[in-house]
Amino acid sequence: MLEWLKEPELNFPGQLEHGGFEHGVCVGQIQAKAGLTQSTVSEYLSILQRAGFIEAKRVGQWTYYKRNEGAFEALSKLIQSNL
Amino acid sequence: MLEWLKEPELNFPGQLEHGGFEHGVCVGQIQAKAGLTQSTVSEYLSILQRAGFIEAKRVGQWTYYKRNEGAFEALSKLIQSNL
DNA sequence: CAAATATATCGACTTTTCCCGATATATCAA
DNA sequence: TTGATATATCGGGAAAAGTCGATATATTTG
Repeated sequence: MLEWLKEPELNFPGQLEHGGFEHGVCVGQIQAKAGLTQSTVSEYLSILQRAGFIEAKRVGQWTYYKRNEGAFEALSKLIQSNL
Repeated sequence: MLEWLKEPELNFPGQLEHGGFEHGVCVGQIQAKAGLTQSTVSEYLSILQRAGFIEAKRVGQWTYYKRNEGAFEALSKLIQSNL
């Protein structure tokens, strides 16, 4: 999912009908591509959000998720320095 | 364990009586510090070895493990580029 | 407000990982 | 060769993670 969200336009063409990509991609799009149930995907995303790898923005009935690039940079640096 | 192995002299003083640090640190030293059973630690180390994070060298009845720094560098870069 | 839609949460079940004790293997010393 | 020591492997029970269906919550539309 994290890799998919690097290129939302490429990986989630259906997102066009849901307000575009400004705020990210909504759960339904990710669910369809993942082939997992809605509940599973929703839980995954909330875990990734709590871990700081993605950000959520609720707009109306939709929740948009997008990557937080800073977190990946930080993880990479952490492995370099602490591990 | 991986962090411990960054500074073997500091974290495994007992290793001095086991041939020094040239080849790394032997399992018993790591086990004592980890507070886990011998079998658990041995399994961990072999997993880390298969994953490429540490290297093993058998000398007599001892197996010495030391870090493979390249693997950490590679992981850090992989997160930067692929994730 | 009621129905429809999108997402979140809950409880249960399955799969995987963690960790142990017992045992096997390898080496050394006598 | 025998006993002692260090490590590895195996089988199993406990803990955690993955996944689901059912249901709850929030929002929009009529």
